[in-house]
Amino acid sequence: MAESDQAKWVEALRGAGLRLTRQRLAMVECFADDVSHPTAQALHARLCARFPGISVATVYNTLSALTAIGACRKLELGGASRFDPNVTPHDHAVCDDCGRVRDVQRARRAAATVPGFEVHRVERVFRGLCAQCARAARV
Amino acid sequence: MAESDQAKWVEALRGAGLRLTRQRLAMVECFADDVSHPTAQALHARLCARFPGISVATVYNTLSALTAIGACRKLELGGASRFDPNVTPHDHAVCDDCGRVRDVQRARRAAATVPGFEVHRVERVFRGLCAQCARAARV
DNA sequence: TTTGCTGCAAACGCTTTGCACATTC
DNA sequence: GAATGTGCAAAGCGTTTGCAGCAAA
Repeated sequence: MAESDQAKWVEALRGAGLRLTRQRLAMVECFADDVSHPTAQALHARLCARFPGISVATVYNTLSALTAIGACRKLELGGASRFDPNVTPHDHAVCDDCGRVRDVQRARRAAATVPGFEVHRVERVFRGLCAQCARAARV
Repeated sequence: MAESDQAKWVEALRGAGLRLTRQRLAMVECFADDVSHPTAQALHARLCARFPGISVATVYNTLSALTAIGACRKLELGGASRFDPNVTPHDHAVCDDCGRVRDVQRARRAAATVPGFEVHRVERVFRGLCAQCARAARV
């Protein structure tokens, strides 16, 4: 899974006419199989371990390139933007307490329509407490 | 409708032990019946006409007080936060082109559950093109 | 060789903060 | 009179930009 995802990304980059720089390859390695929905800053911090000196601008630049070609999604959930390498249709659960974001499989359902609006995407966010924080809150 | 909404807000403020300053009353007048989902900055700009010299900090302070007591909602849709005085359950449609946010009535449906997560609220965002921008795009 | 990408640092926009002063209760 | 709220300006944070140099194709 991990390898194929990374290969898919390399293909996507090449297919979009984007250069396979060492920084981008490092990002693919660090991010392609990430399920933590990191912020750009968090990803940059993590990358610095693997690629000392990589610039924040490069991280932002590559993330928006990946988003533009549909290889990842940008999530706006409040605070800093988060990025999700999983582009299959799914929803998100955000813990009010610890802030962690979890993927939630989307139930099969007829495509939503809104009168007078051309719907391209539907995003759904569940807010509340993750199991761990809910348990802690009951103590 | 307009008057009763404003009266409701004044009650909410008083009930929460918050002072009814002139700035806050001006905000109630300007915002209680607003359907444009303004940003704090936009609201501040509008308020300046009615209440010259009102400070941005006051606008932010009051908006977060109102949000805290449940009199309005803060929407995180990308870019600056928007505020919605309509706190009845409903969804939002955001135009990718002009950025306008529209309320969308929520279809009746069984309460959503997520395994291993205590859901408190569900937010849904429809992204695409509003009728006006869709028409412009077809030309 | 030709682009496009990178790193740096400065600038940006939105939001929060600290503090002296004013105002509401 | 005792809090609480206000305005101001500065600082905070995430993000973008401009540009000279570098590296991928």
